Amino acid sequence: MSRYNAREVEAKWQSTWETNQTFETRTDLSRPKYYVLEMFPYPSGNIHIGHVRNYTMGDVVARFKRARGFNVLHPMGWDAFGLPAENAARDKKIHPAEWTYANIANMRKELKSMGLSLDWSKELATCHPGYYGKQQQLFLDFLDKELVYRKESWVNWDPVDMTVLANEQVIDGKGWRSGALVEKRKLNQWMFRISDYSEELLDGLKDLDRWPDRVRLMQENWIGKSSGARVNFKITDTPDHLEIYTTRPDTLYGASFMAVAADHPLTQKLAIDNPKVAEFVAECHRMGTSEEAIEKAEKKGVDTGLTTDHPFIEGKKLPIYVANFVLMDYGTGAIFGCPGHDQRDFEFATKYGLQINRVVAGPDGETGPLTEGPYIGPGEIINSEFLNGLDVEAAKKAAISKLETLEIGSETINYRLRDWGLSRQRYWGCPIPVVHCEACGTVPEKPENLPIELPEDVTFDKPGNPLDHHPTWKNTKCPSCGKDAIRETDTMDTFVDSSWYFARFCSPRSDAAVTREDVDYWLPVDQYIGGIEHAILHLLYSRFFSRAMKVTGAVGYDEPFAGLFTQGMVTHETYRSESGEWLLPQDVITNDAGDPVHIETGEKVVIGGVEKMSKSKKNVVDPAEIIDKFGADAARWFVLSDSPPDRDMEWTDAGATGAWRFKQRLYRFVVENLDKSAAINSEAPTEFSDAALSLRRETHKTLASVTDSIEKLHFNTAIARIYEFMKALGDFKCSGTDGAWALREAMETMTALVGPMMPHLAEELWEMLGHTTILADSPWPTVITDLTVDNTVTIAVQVKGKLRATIEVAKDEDKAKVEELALADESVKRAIADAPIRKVIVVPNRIVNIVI
RNA sequence: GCCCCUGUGGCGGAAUUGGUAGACGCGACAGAUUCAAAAUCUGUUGUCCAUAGGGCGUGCCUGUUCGAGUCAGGCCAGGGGCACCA
Repeated sequence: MSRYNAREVEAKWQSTWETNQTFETRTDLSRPKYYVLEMFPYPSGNIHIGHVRNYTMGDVVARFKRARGFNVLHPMGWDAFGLPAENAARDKKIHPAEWTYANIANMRKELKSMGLSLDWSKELATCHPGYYGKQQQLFLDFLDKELVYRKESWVNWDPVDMTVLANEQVIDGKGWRSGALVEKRKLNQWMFRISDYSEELLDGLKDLDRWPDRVRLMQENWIGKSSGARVNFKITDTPDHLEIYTTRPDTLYGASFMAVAADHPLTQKLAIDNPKVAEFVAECHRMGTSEEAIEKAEKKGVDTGLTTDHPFIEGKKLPIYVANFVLMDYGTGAIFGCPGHDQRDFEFATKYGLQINRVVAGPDGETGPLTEGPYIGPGEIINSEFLNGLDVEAAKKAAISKLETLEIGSETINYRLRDWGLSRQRYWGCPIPVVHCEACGTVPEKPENLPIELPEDVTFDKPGNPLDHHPTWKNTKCPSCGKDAIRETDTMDTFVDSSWYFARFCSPRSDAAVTREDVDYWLPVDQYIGGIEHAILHLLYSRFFSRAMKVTGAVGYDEPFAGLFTQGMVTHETYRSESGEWLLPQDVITNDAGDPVHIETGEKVVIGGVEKMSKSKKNVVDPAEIIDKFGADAARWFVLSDSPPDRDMEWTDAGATGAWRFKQRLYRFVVENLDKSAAINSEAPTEFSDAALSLRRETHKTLASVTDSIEKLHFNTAIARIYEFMKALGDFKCSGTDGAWALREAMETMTALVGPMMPHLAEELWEMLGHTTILADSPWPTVITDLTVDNTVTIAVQVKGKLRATIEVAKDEDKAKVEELALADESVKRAIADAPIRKVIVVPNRIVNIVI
């Protein structure tokens, strides 16, 4: 019996593809393009199963589209800047660059063992000056167009990583990497003007019809559009005004106080000579920002002694409080409080004994005082003079129009999205190419000085920014006046690196950041594949970058990713010893009694839940070992076969073994049946026996169905269909020249179909079938539509909606005839018995339902 | 609190988009092969009553329909996103 040697065969074809430069691509305007991209990995050291799943999916699409005649761009690179390299430097005394490049070398080797159809000639690493130097050029271009600016602002400071975090990187008040409680600090920061693009970024989502709805929704929520009004309240007996933002101008008559944030300019002014205010501000800064702290925090405030005049009610004064629940970075940092119709205002008013005025009637017309809590719902406006009798929405419009007439307010759209702070006080990132000069201020570097390279001789033993500690690096000359000046020592957030790499892939060695001709041809990315965890940050930043690069003329598109697919995670059972220690799957074995035991100790093992693979729970499998044991093809097949690609899948050895079995079975089938099949390229017979025709039908139906499934990225159903086809092949009794021909057709089709998923085996079979070409260069087989349509159909017969029989009838048979056949069926007759037939519904080629 | 998604055998999941529920895989059971095992092959495998055959069955309840996993309304459970956002 022939056995397939995956290790040898896979190495053979990988080297053939490499030698022939099979997957190298160039811009070719005469051909339709297809850009397939998987989110590039961080070079942590090893690929994990999640990468295997991600890159296999991308590879299937890439190989499929190649076969369908597209000029396919399928590149790979490394998201290579970031803190882990600095941690490794500190802990292992190895330079970040050395650590990173060694990891890249290893991961490249591992990826190559998967047999991916990647154009390695386009490989890039974001930590290479050839990449980050171009990014510095982009930064200068952005600076020129005022897409980036510098300002002193309150930032999220991670005291463990000693760096600034973007709002997006603070989760529950903790740093996303370190988990440390984030503090507020005031620092000079470089900011991208992403908030200027709020409306465009929101609007653009509508046209991204090949994005998952939930990702679009997440971005929509993140941008957080709300419409309301800005209103200027006059501060009593002063020429000053307090500007507030509200979404409920309809409740202005219910106002009973004003509240400003602790960081509001007014508060800061008052704090100078009001110790109570100063003390309260300090208290607010001490307060944690974690979810728990916020939930427990009482609504607190301090009366400033100032009041504002009510805009509509002559003589009514509203006390101004500094309140801990008002945020400086949303709206204007100031609100008017309407306790009757807002939860927080209600709590605040209750605590400080402020009026709770009702201005919206309840659903049943209630107009009584609100004592239990605020009323948030819709209703008729009351106690509000000119607004009385209107519903909430109409009253909003009327109130705004009055404010506009009085010239003290206007309708305003507000967004939750804030500008993107990109400064990081780290070494292993892209240096921000500006210089601080005492005379000239902040001066951009001259483009000819780029790249501003990182120094190599750095130390990591002191906390803080190694670039700042470097004895000489930051000393430079001012690009403007030539005097001594200090280089900016902050580096860019690594999300900047990943916001344009897909454009750089089109011409990775270009002198310019991107070559317009190439990006115009290749972009947008036709199919982007990656994890849901990037649904907001990376994708939103990239969408902003595309717009910014359009402003500088670097690119011509708005949306970088036309199609997005978010794949699920890979999970695994967890194992613990009786003493509670986590155990690696490879150290657990099933003993003769069928119980799981620890290999070394023989101790009983407790099987825990199926969870996301994590190092801490040790429920990980190493792709290198998997590929060694089962072969790359089987690993690829299994990650595609078991679950729909957007859902989590469980890695099991049994499943991988199943994939391995299929690979052997298919190989053996071809080996054993090759000489029964017709010669390559032989002419098709004119007549086919029933058996041969039936196989041909199966071949073309499978082809049609698998093609459709891959097109929709339904890899699991594509594989299920291939299994069925395999069964049909196994059952086929080959005889005659027509049989031999049908068998060859079936085997060639099968080989082509498994090609995108198990490329090495498929190349091997293709060669065995007598081809001298490479399968990866061969076109996808063509469906003969006539053979996908049967001339008889099986029709279900229901009596009162319950299935009683199935009948075989000619396709498109006359309704009356179908009804007659259905009524003649014994089981149907029995089910009807003596009951009178009230109605017979015949759906052509589908079903008959007899109503009694 | 607000917004969204999911719920189908022992398990992962199919289901032509309102038309035969459980394709395909895993697991399990039985048999063949073997001195034996592995590997391989062939069956069986939603559940209950059972002899043909029939009852029940897609988280729960109601409804629309000749017909509902699929549509509508209301629950329950699990998961995700946002969150003192005015």
